[in-house]
Amino acid sequence: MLSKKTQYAFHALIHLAENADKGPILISEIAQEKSISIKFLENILLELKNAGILGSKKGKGGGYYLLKPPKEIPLAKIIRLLDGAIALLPCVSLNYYERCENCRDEAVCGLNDVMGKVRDASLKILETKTLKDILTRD
Amino acid sequence: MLSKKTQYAFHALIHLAENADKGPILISEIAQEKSISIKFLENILLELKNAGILGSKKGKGGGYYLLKPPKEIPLAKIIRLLDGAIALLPCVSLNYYERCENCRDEAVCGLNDVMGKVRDASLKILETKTLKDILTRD
DNA sequence: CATAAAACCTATAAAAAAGATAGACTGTTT
DNA sequence: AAACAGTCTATCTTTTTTATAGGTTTTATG
Repeated sequence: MLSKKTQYAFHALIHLAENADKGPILISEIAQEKSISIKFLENILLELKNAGILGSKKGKGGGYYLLKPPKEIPLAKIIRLLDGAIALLPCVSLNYYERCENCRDEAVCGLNDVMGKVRDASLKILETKTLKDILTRD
Repeated sequence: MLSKKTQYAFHALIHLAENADKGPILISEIAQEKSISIKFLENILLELKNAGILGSKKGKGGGYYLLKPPKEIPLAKIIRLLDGAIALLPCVSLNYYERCENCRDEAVCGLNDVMGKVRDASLKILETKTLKDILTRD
């Protein structure tokens, strides 16, 4: 299950994408629109900014905005940034690998094998689907 | 990411399946073999028993054993039992559904749509692959 | 230049979940 | 009767998640 943090990030990004023509968007506007605690959202947007996904502007008329078009932001990138691994086991994670402590030999572990397939199936979607694909359907 | 509880459960089930011919297996044997805290494992095996996956026998010569052949135990069943939802969002979970609090209308939410596809892709594997498929390859 | 607006930053707190442990109880075998 | 091994319930510790607080910096504008 994705954390609230990641879920909020998706909703915030959706709002930013759908209002990209209106210039910088206030944190407070997103918070209200999506029912997210403003202070919590602040931290999340900051992380997205530090990761190079969002830009910001201070002072009057300031706010946050996307630095790239929505179709260039894969969903996997957001999940990995805020939640970490996408794989179900540390020993099959591409970006957050950790050795399995309970099995003698990963090369021979059948769990490793199946969970690798689950990871691949998920990534096939999460790395090709982008912010553009989750905008409100109308 | 699967919890330790679920990971331990898989390793324990693998051990039980691979030693099914030896009669009931001691908790302590599994714990030692797989480097799992014996008391923690105790709780996990009990849950598996209460869910009808394992049988047990008390007293000397007792222990745990599988109630069904490994190929009739889908991995999804174990995960749902010990970890809950397999889906990435509550609003696309088949077994643990919860309404999305941050979006106006799920029917029109693009996130809902994509995450549903991720769920389907994962389930396609986790519901068809069974305990038999994760036994040690030799 | 003063003021207000709005993001930035760091720290901390509160709540929930995960992971682990303790000890007494029940049933079984010999 | 004694030893064995699972059962049950409660508690504890640690970690992670979620949320809040409050001051700092930057920018626009009158």
